[in-house]
Amino acid sequence: MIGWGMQEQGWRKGPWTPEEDKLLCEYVSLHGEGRWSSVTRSAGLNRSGKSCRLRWVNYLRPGLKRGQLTPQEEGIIIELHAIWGNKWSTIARYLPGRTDNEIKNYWRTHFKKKEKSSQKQEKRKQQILKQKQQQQQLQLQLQQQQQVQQPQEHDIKTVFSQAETSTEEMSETHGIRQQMVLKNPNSEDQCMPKMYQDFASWFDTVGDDGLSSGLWNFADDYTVARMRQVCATN
DNA sequence: AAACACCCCAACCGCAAATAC
DNA sequence: CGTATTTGCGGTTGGGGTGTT
Repeated sequence: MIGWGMQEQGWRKGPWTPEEDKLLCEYVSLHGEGRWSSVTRSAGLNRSGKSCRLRWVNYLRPGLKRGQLTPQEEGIIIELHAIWGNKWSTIARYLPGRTDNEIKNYWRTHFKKKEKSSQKQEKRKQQILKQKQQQQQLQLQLQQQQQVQQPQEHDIKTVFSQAETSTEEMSETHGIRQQMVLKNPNSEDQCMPKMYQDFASWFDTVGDDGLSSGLWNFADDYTVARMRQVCATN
């Protein structure tokens, strides 16, 4: 058995020392993120690229929040998990300063238990599931509508374009938009309703209870207004 | 005060996707 | 186009801290 701090295949493992952190920070400030495999050679760290990346992303990266998650953040996690499941990195994009690892750990220790004991939680999940099913029905109707109302579809696409901000936090929105735009025009028919479905279902659930108010901080007012409109029409 | 149980979280692993060659 | 390498993700582990008996 190889213990902490011992080397396996030449790499050091285990907890990071302040010296190692300093070397990694210096390296990233000089060369930027990425090219983790060359960190070892360039920074003089006896760590695997994987280990360096993880340390940077989860601990050293600037802007990381420390300490307990706020009730708002907790709410966002609950709602987004209901939509995406264990897509921790996706959920993390909506919680600036929080890492996927942090959210994953938090979920495990807090909600997994609660899930078992709390019927309330279970009820809510069932409710979300029910809403999703309803949305699926609506999706079918929407598809029919879209075939008649092509301009609306393009309007939504424009909204997402306008919603795109310079902040990294909007990357998921950007991702959705990209997903939509990258699809060829003919396939958007299939793509758009899925987006509607997820977003509308999520909005129905969280839009009014205030828990997810933090989420809206990432979108500009115009986008929020349009999204409310979109969801209302569904 | 000691033993035990539980919680929290940093860091690891394996796998898959993305990218480079 | 196929292979090798790198990167990113989700699941899991294990050690330290804290609470309970």
